[in-house]
Amino acid sequence: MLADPIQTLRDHGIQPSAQRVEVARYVLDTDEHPSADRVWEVVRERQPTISRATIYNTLNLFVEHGLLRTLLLSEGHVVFDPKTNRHHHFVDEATGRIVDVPWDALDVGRIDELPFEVADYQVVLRGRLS
Amino acid sequence: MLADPIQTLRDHGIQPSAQRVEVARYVLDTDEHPSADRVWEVVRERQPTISRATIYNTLNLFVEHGLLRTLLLSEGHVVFDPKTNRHHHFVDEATGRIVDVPWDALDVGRIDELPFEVADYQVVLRGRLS
DNA sequence: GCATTGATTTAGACTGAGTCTAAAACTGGA
DNA sequence: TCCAGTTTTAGACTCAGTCTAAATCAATGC
Ligand SMILES: [Mn+2]
Ligand SMILES: [Mn+2]
Ligand SMILES: [Zn+2]
Ligand SMILES: [Zn+2]
Repeated sequence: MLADPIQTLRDHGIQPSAQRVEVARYVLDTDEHPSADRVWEVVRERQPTISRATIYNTLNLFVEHGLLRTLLLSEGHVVFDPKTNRHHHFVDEATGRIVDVPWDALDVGRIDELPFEVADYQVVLRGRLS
Repeated sequence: MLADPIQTLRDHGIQPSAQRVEVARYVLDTDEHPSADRVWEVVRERQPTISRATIYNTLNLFVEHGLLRTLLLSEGHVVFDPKTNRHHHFVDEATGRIVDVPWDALDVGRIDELPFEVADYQVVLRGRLS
């Protein structure tokens, strides 16, 4: 349960409309990595009249404010991730489910030897959840 | 230059039609990571009548036969990668350009300690080409 | 309370990547 | 050459995501 979604939105200068609060309650507190349509499905249970455009507007607004990140790992559509600290991802090939892998669980060495300015990186793993 | 695209296709039991050979000549031998539309653009120079459907059919056929892999790294569309051995990828945030990073250039440790059956993995890096 | 005004939401039109379909063109073998 | 199977093609279609313009809402000032 997210401590106080209304305050979280206010802290980022976002008007806490009823629709935005319901999106925040779900998407900022989930361990899933939901697509926009999954967010719509869940939020409609409490806000049955919310439109698809508002779902997209709100998710994009949250991304602009750094409350969410987008992930594009496979299977062709964007998913949203409320965990904005660094971590890796495991993708279950059977179901498409995305599971977080803590940053400390892996060691990645020699990034600094690459001839690039690396701003960010992650390990993307695929396989079977066992 | 790909040694013999016709023979490469035959080796995989693929009829080397004129269209498929021209797709193969470009996409199996490039260092770019082209989208389907980029492939169409290039192949049309030699096969001006080739259709978009044939581009997609051919690319998907090559993927089924393991001649290509698809990558979904960012910016929302699939690109194709003829390098089917393991390697990592760097994505230039300014241009979207994808650059190969040799497998041996990085060390990833403690994969075997994860509670998953990891079939495959790669490091995805983002930043500026410097 | 009421009016004004800007912010937010909404339905539905629109876009673009990718798939599907059914007809036309091509191919290799009899 | 004929035939049957394969491949190509144009265009219809789908689906995620964006855009638009009208309707609704919410804060402020009177
Ligand atoms: Mn995550
Ligand atoms: Mn590559
Ligand atoms: Zn913010
Ligand atoms: Zn093959």
